[in-house]
Amino acid sequence: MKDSKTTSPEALLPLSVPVFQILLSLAEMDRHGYGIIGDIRKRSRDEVILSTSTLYGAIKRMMRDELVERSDMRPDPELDDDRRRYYRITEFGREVAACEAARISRLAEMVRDTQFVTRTS
Amino acid sequence: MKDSKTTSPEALLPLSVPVFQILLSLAEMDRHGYGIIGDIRKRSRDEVILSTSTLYGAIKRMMRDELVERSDMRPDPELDDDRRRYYRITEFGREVAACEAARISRLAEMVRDTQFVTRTS
DNA sequence: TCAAACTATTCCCTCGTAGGATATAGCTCA
DNA sequence: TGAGCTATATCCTACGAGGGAATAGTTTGA
Repeated sequence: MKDSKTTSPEALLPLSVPVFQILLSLAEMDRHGYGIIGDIRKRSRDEVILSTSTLYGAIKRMMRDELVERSDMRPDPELDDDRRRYYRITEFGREVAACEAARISRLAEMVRDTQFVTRTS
Repeated sequence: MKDSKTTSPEALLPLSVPVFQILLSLAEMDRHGYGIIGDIRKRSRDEVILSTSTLYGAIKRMMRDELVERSDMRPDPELDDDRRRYYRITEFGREVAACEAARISRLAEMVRDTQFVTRTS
């Protein structure tokens, strides 16, 4: 059904807020589910707070679409927790994220030209 | 259920692609349904092409949420078409669109700081 | 030492939306 | 006259966001 080898990254756009945020989070480093939620929350300054059902539901679909995969990475044993499952962004996931980033940049540019925007910078 | 007087604009974010594009299109001037489709298609350089079901479905929900309303505006009689129904963005609609525009700007900025974007230049 | 709070993953369920398909009808032009 | 475009509208389906809750291990502190 879905085959990343024959699917162009653009076909998956636009990404939902959760999916794009998860890709951004994993682009930096491999993380486990709960850690992703915390990272997104922190980086967005509490603007994006994913519930566990949203997070794990999105991860499941992203694995199906080969945007992310399981990682066998483990942190220092002292800081580790057996229950954790780590995830890694795939090369295809990076491409898709880059396309989405480009789309958002174009959109932001388009919006900048419209008069009704409140300029905060 | 929905009352724009007590609902903050932020509560409706993020907007879907169709809804935000329709607001951008109507922010410029009143338009009729089919005209909105053509305008969005043109302004996005064929990147966003709404089907009629998507357009009218979105318009319906946007009227419910008081983002847009019927307009009694008619163009020059010579260019008019009786079948047309014109729409106008509401003041609340402008607020919501401005919030969404701000959100997208913040997002674009956040993305700009991220290393992963494959610089294809 | 025991309970409460937190970390972590997973499933169930509901609601709402995007968009394909289709129906209807008026308008334009050759 | 009829083909193709303009215009609005509804039906239907697939899918995703996210609330809620189950399960279980871990940490803290009274």
